[in-house]
Amino acid sequence: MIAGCYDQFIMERTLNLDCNKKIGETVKICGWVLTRRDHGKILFLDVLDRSGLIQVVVSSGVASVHLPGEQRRHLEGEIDLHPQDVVCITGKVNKRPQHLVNKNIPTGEIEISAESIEILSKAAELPFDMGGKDLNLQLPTLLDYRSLTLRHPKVKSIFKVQAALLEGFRKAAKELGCTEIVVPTVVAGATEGGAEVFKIDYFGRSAYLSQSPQLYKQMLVPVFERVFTIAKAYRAEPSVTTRHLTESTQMDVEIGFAEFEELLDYLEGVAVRMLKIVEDECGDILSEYGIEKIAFGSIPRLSLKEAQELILKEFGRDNRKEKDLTPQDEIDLCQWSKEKHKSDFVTITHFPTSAKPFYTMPDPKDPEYSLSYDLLFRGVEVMSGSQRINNYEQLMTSMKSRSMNPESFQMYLQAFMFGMPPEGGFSFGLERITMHLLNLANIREASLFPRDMERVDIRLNK
RNA sequence: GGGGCCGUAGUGAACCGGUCAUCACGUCUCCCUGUCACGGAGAAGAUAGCGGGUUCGAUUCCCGUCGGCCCCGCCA
Repeated sequence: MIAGCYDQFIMERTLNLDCNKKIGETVKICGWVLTRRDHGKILFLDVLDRSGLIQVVVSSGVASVHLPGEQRRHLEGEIDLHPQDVVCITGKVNKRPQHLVNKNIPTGEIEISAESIEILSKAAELPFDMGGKDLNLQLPTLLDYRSLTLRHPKVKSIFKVQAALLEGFRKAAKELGCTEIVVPTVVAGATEGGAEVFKIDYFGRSAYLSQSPQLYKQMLVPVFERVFTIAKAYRAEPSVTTRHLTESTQMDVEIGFAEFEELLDYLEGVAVRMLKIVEDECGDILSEYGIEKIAFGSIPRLSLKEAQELILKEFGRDNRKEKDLTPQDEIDLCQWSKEKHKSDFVTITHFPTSAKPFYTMPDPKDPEYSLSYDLLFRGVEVMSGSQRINNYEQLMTSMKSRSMNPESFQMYLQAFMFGMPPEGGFSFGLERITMHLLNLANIREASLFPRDMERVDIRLNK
């Protein structure tokens, strides 16, 4: 063993943020070079690891640098370190003099005086500048270099928020007593809703990619009573928009022995719980993105008819003949809710039965309309759901009225044949909530590796 | 499916019917012991997406094509 390397091999790694607690001690940190500021005889490096960044001071003639297996050599002015190089740096944690404190970073009161720098991996020249606060790239460039752009702190933080959404959803669903389930994405039945589906070759026969975990979560209600799942959904809609992906992530809940009003309580409860967790865990990210605190006032509930009357009365647009809200209606309703109820949410109920999938329960008082609901958040629908038809005959009738073939849904129908309690559920679009929570311009920014008509990681040839 | 807009160094943008196509960041060389999006001096890097047309002359105007972005519809 080379004597000089000994310390470095046995020394445990310290996370950048934890250096705050190790002032005066010699530590080893590991991470990526984010930026370098070269002052000739003194060089500053911002080194980033999973806990954040820290400033490293490299003084000429003091620090040594080496590649793995290479002899250490002392620096004489020049230093071959570049952004995204992976380094392990041993050095002393020093408190910065008062006038040199950087209040903008959590490690701004300290810095590391490098003694030894080991370069674990050299990075190629970057195609763009990664050192800025924002990564000012056009969307195609952002996605063409996805494995690199995701490393940028501001881009990465989108997915920290997304992780918090997932965690918040899991927590909220578990608190309701839901069991987590994993459901298939290869399915036999062609379609359940209006969306186009992907047809796949399945050993010479046809199968499809699931457009929703809907049918499976329903089948599992008689098993667990309450279930939730985080599932991929595939839609082959030939549309290219700011808010559609061909592969998306849905967060779904389905609850037995629950009827309409109670379901509304559950869905609003889950949404609020989930977003409160995100605010708690990612408050700093939300403020960096310039996002206002979420207004958690009491959530107004309006039927579609009531909402449309309100739009006419408050905003002067007569959309009473429409089967759904327009995008502008959703924006206006949320603005109204925020002003009148101090809530960023609005629940809209009773959409026309004809506009909803076959499993949606028509309102017994007025079967033209259904026991369905959408949750609007800051001007956009982020969740939808309904009470379901739980009677076998009624379900068969509903399918036939939509020219669906019950033969294709045998397994699903079994669940109803053998005893299904009153039930319902709801579903959130993960990428869509992420996008709107952070006010991103395009949903592709809210997916690690977005799939759309023109891209599956790389651009597809036409 | 309908409509609008855009293609200029590695990246992001600007200008212009007429001499070397401009700027910022990045890259390279040099200077700098206190920067934190460091600073300073210099250099390299673009046949202006492609094809055609109008014109004495096109990166600029027009048409086509390919690529991209956005809005509406569909949809979650």
